[in-house]
Amino acid sequence: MEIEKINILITDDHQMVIDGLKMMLDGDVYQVISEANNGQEAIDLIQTQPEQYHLLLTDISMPLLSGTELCKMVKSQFPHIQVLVLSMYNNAQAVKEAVLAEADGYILKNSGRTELLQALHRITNGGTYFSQDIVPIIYGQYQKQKVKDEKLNVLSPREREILSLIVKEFTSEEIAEKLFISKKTVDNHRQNLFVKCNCKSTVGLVKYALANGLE
Amino acid sequence: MEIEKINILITDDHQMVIDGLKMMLDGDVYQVISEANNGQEAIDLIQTQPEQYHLLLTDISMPLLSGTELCKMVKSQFPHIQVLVLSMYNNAQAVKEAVLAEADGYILKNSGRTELLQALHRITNGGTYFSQDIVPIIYGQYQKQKVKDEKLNVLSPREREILSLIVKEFTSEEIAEKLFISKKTVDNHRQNLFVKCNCKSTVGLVKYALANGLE
DNA sequence: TAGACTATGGGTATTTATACCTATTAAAAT
DNA sequence: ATTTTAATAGGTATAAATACCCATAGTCTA
Repeated sequence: MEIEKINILITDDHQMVIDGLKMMLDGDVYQVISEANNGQEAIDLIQTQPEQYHLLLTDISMPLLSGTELCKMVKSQFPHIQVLVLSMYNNAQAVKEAVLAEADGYILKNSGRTELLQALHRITNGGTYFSQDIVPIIYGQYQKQKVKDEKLNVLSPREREILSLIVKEFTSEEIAEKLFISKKTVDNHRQNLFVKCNCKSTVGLVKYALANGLE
Repeated sequence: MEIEKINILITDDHQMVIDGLKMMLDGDVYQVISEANNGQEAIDLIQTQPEQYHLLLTDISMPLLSGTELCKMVKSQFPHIQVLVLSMYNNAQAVKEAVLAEADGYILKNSGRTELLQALHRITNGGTYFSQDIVPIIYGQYQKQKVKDEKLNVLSPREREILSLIVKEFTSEEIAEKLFISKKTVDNHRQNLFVKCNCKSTVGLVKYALANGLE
């Protein structure tokens, strides 16, 4: 009885990671048949011979085309290919994006060879695998993001617009001209911003805006 | 003739990296005899049996004790152990610190197995090895750091003090009271700060201060 | 439909900041 | 020994911001 190996494409911009993974994976069950250093290379390889690939093992942060973008493309065009995302960073935003990109699994690089093999096993059997480590990370980050979003959402669109112009060093009069409204209106918005941002001067507004990443 | 292998201690908080490196290195020339997930573990291992280790392969950013701190300790207490720093990040500050910590080599993890073996060969023969990639990085970062330092240094200590209080939302009058000087003096400093910071209002000063990390 | 919020604008008054000017003293650099 | 710079302070004037008050029209929601 002939056993068909599972063909893997590894995508990572760190050659050393690829080399390490290859040595960990190549064996009776898996074989790494191609490698790429960024998402673009990977999608090019897949498009040439889509059927020969069973599984994509990819990093997230890569030049040209990120791992999440790559995952989206693969899942929409070649749904038969399973995708395991392998990330170095404890970045919840990345995890979230990977999930939205329909990755079959997400593990951190600080997991060992054992967990990697376990993840591959689960995924190649039609399941999913997400590192236990990332659960509290996602939770923590969601909380943070929530607070941040809430902070930004208490400001009305007009208030955000005006705050943005204040940060750009325009005076109330200049802002009024730009927005075709009265200087008084701008000043009233300033007052409201003080209350909402819980500060007492323009200096506080600027710090608030920068801290919350207002463009 | 019996050949003595070179005994290696790997320190990295990413177990997967350790596993990969072990598979790449173990052979006739090298053998990985111990591994640690942070600098503290590594130094504990070395202190137990210092003589058995020939080479330390370490990551930089790790919990408890960083790779550079570890390197410093090893080089001062056990100078017979060669140290190769293996970093994921293109961080010039890290490279600089590693050099100051007397590391024998520094390579990036995006170099492949070939370069790793080349580095090890050079180092175990009494030489040093630094990735070609890091040269422009160091240069670039030095330039950046230089610009930043210059920016902060054009401000006098008193100006920095006043700027710091401005950012804390104090008015000129309040700052004057705090520093036991006249409000006029504070206002004059403000004027000078505008010129030096190349901006036209307090908003600009706040942005300048935050951008340059003034406490 | 009543209440809340947003965006708009006005009045008035005070406080704060900004833009110029000048000047003295001490310390540091040339 | 002279020049420069930092830090100090004052004068005068205008521009800007801040703190209150008020009102209206539209939208959205309970």
